[in-house]
Amino acid sequence: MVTIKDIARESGYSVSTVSRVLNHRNDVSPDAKKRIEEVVAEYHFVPNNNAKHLKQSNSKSIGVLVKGISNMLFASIVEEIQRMIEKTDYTVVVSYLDEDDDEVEQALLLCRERKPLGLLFLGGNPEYFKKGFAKVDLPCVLVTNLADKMDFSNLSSVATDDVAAAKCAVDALFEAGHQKIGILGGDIEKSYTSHLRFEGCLESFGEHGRPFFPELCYEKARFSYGSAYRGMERLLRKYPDLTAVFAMSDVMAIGAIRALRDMDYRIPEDISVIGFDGTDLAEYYNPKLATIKQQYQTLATRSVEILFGQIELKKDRVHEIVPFEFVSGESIQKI
Amino acid sequence: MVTIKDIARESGYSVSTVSRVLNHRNDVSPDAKKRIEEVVAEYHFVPNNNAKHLKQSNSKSIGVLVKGISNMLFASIVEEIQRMIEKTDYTVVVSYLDEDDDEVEQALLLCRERKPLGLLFLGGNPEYFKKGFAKVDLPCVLVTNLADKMDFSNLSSVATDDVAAAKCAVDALFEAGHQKIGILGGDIEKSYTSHLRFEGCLESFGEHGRPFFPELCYEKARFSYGSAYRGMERLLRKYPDLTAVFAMSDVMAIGAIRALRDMDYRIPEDISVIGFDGTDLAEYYNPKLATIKQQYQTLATRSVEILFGQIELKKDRVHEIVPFEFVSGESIQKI
DNA sequence: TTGTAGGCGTTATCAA
DNA sequence: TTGATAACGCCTACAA
Repeated sequence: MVTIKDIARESGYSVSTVSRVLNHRNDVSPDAKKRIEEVVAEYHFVPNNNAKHLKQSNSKSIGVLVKGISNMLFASIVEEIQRMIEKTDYTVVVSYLDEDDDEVEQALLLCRERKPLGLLFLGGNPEYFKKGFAKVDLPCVLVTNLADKMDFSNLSSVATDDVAAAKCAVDALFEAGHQKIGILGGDIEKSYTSHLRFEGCLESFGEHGRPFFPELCYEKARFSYGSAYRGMERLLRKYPDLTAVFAMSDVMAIGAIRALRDMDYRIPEDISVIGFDGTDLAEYYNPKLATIKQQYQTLATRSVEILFGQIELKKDRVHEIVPFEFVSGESIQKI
Repeated sequence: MVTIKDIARESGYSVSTVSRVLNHRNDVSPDAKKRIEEVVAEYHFVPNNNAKHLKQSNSKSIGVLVKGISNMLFASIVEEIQRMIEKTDYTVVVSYLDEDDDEVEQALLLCRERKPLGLLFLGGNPEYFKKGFAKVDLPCVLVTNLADKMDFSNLSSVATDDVAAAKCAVDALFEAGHQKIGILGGDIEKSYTSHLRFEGCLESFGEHGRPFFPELCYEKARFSYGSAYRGMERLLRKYPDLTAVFAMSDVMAIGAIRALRDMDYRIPEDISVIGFDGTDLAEYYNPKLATIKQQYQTLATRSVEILFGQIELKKDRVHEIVPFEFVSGESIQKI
C-alpha cells in the first residue's frame, strides 16, 4: 500500500509538506505543490481515512443518520440534503441504520469516528433520545419528528404535524361521506410517528362524533407491501363492512389496495383508500393515490438551514412545523 | 472521550488485557474478563473503529458495494446478503455509491480502510473494472453483471442473462401479436446492462423477421418514474402507432404507463407494456405488471456462496447465470 | 495469563 | 516555506 511516506520519499519532500499539499493549504511553495501533486497522481495515492480521522479533531462535515434504508421519503430528503451541503465547504457522511437500531448510539459512534460539526437525524425514536442524547454535545436537527417535548438545548427539529396530517386524511374520508373507516398503521407502542398519526385519527373521529374502537378498526402492519397486504386482510375480516381505509404510508396503501382488489373490491367504487407521505409512487399508481404529501424539499432545506444556523451563527434551537398538502388523487369515492 | 487506556486504568489491568477482552479472545482469566466488562459497561466504552482498522490487518469482514441507492432490486439483494452473512462470524460493511461513481476506486478505498476478506459488487461498469480492478487482489464477486469477458482470476460473477431475458420480454410481445414495439431503456453507451438488454431486443426482432430502427423505436431515459414518463412521451411522438412497449425496468414501465394513461391510452387494451426486474411493486401495481423477474434470492445466496468458496476453500472463480422468470401479469394484451 | 513497547498512516505543533 | 517529532486509539508480537 502506498502511503504518505512513499510520496514524501519519491517527491523529495517531507511528509508534513505532502500533508499540506493534500489538504490544500497555502503555506506551500508552488514548486513543492506541483512536484508532490505529480507524484500523488503517478502513484494513484489515496489518503487513508482511518488515520486521517483518528488524528483530526474537527472535520467540517455533517453526519446524516437515516433510519430505514427503503424509506422512499427519507431517500428523497437525503438526496436534497446532499445537494445542498455539496455547495458549501462541508462534506456529508451518511449512515444508514436499520428501522429499529438505536440512532443515538450510532450518532455517538459517528461523532467519535468522524468528528462532524453537526448531525441530522432522519427519523428517530424519542425513547432513544431520552436515554442517550444528553451525551451528544453538538448541534443536531431531528427531521420528520418533532422534538419539542424533549428539552435538549442542542436539538432542533423540523417535521410535518403528524397529528394534524393524519386528522386531515381521516377528515377527508368523513367528508366524502364515509362512516365506517378502517385504519392500517404501525405499532403505536414502538413507532412514535404511528402513535401521533393514531392521535390524529382519534381527533377526527371525535370531531365527527364517531366512537373509535381500536379493536375493530385499527390494524397493525409493518411499512411494507406484503405486511400491509396481510394487515388489510385481517382488518377486513374483523370489520367487513368498512367503506374506507386510511393507511399510514403510501406503501401500506398500495399493499392494502392489492389485497382489496384480490378480494374483488374496486377502488374507489367499493372502498376508498388514502395513504400518507406523498412519494412519487402515489401519483404514478393506478388509481392515483389520495395521500398526505410531506414537503420533502422543505423538510430538507429547513433542516440544513437550521443546522447551519446553530453551527455557524450559534443560533438557538427551534422546533419547526412544515405544512403538508392534501392530494386528492383518484382513490377516494364520495358516497 | 473514554479510551481503552481509561478502561485499563479503572479496571487495574493493562491495555492489552482490555483489548483481548474486547476482541473476545480466550487467553484471559475469567476474573479479568468479568472486571473489565463491568468497567466497559459502566463507562459505556465503545472502541474507536478508526484506530482499530488502522492497525488491524485482517478483519473477517465482507465489503458490499451497492451502485444506486434507490435500486429496489439491489435493496432486496443486500437484505438477503446481510441475512446470510450474519449467520457466519464475518461482518458486513455496506457502502452505497451513486449510479455513476467508480465502484472499483471505492473498492480500493474500502480495502485500505476496512481490510475485508472479500468484496461483493452489486452492479458494476466493465469500463471501471478494466481500468482499475487489477489493483484489487482479494476474492470478489460481481453480482447482476456477468464478468466472463474480463479475465481476472479473483473475480467471479453471478447474473441474470440480460440478453436472453430482454429477448424473452420482447418475444412475449411478438407472441401476443404485436408488431410495432417501442423500447424504453438506459443509455447503451454508458450502461452495460442496458447495452445487453438492447442486444436481446435486436435478437428478438431479428428472429421475428422484423427490422429494428433504433431512431424510431428506441428511446433513452434514466431509471426513474419521471424520466421514463418523459421518455415515453418522446417515444410515442416519434412512433405514434406503436402497440407495445418494453421498458428496461419496472420503475420505467410504471413511469411509461402513467404517461400513456395521461394521454388516454388504456393498458393493456390500447398499448401493452412489459417491465424488467420483477420487484415487489410489479405485482402490487395496477394492472399487475408483466415483467422479467430476476431471482434476487438466488443471486444473493449464490454470490455469497461463491465468495466464501473463493475465500475459504480457495476455489477458482466462476461465472454463473441465474435463471429468470417471465411473469405474465395483466399488462399485455393479445391482438 | 498478563504487561511492555512498537507501530498502523495521518495531522499538528514547534522549531529551523 | 519546510521538516522533525509527537500524538491519535488500538492491536499484537514478544517478553515475563
